Amino acid sequence: MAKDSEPHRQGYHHGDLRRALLEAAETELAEKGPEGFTLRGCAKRAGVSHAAPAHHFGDVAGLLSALAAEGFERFLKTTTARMNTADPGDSRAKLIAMGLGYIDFARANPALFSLMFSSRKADFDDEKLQQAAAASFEQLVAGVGAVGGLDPLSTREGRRQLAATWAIVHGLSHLLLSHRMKFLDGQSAEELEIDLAAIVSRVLG
Amino acid sequence: MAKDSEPHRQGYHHGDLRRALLEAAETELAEKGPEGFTLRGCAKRAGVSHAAPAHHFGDVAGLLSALAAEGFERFLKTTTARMNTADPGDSRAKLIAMGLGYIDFARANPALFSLMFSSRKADFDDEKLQQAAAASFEQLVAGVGAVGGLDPLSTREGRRQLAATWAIVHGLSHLLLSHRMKFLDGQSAEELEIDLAAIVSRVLG
DNA sequence: TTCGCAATCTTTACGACGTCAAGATAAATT
DNA sequence: AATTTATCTTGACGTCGTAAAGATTGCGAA
Repeated sequence: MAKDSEPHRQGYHHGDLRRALLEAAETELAEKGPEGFTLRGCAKRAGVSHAAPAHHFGDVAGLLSALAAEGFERFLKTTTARMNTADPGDSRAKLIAMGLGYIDFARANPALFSLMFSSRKADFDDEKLQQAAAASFEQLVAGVGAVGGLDPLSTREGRRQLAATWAIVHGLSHLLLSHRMKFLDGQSAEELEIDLAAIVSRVLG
Repeated sequence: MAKDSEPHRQGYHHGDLRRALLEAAETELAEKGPEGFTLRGCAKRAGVSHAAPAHHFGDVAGLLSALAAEGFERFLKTTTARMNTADPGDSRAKLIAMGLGYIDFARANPALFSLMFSSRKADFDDEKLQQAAAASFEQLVAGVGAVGGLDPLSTREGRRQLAATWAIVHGLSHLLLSHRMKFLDGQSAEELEIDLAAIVSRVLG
């Protein structure tokens, strides 16, 4: 029997169980929701015993913290990519694009977004998670600063502008995710995007 | 031994276990958080066996749905009371007051607010819960309508204004609750209130 | 008043969960 | 080749939500 080309699933040792568990955790989270998430379910998805995850993540909080950190990394990529579709010289358009990327990520990864922002199942003192979250925050600060012309954190008015920008985008994300804004659902994705752009740009006037 | 004046705790039957369980659930939620919440813990707080809650609420979702419904009723009272502190003729000031009441409720009842908006542990198809939540939503619609001069749900621009108002208030609430807006913390409650008023009023311009 | 029924609460039991400890297996190192 | 180390499994424990069955009480009908 020829040896498997990829190192996965070739006996007692897995090969890259850590990666497999992170992927299993994400689908488990997406299918069962943040409430129904189960460590044993992740292990079963990865084809491994229920106690195996402990060796890589310690406990369930460790696994979810690592997943949340990865979520923030992807989150930053999403917003960055969206910003790059805007006119590089128009800092206001770039900030709006960032906000739309924020909302898009939430809608595309509802369970992951919920883990990142609406859950205490991850340990936000975890170094990697804190670092990944801080990077996204810094992008927001930079984006608002580029529009306002100075560091928003240095003045009270700047902090208000920062809070307003973040709140409108995050509020839309969270209310859309929890299906509370039914009056915005029902329309096509394109029409919704137009509404969201109009709403977000309102705060940056 | 004289008979107890109040009907509570007088033997095998409790008297008003339903009420006692709701109160126990709220403190359990506040102390343990939405994640650490336990039905058995509620029963113990109410001084009753772990299976007793089932007869009044069916399962844990039933108890939390009832608690969430009660939360929305108190939420409506909070925003209404806050609106009544504003000039009755100034519909814009009343809407801003409502938003500040929204945020105040969230900060005063973090666990309850989380149950109401950021959790799937309650059953939002529950009739009483849905009705209580709808009442608060209608207040928001009426408040935005009073400013705009027509039913916000009837026009696309109205829906945008409604979404923007809700999103800024809810976004601030949620981000403050999850301790993500550290740059707004650290100041006194009065100074924070001033900032929040400035931020919220920005969207209603 | 007394009997019988229904509501309320307890007890017991079951499966699933997270976690820990001990053992088995494979890989790495010396 | 031997031994150490990392990885994974097995088994066990306590806690959870829930269901079933039994105990206790309240209440309306006779």
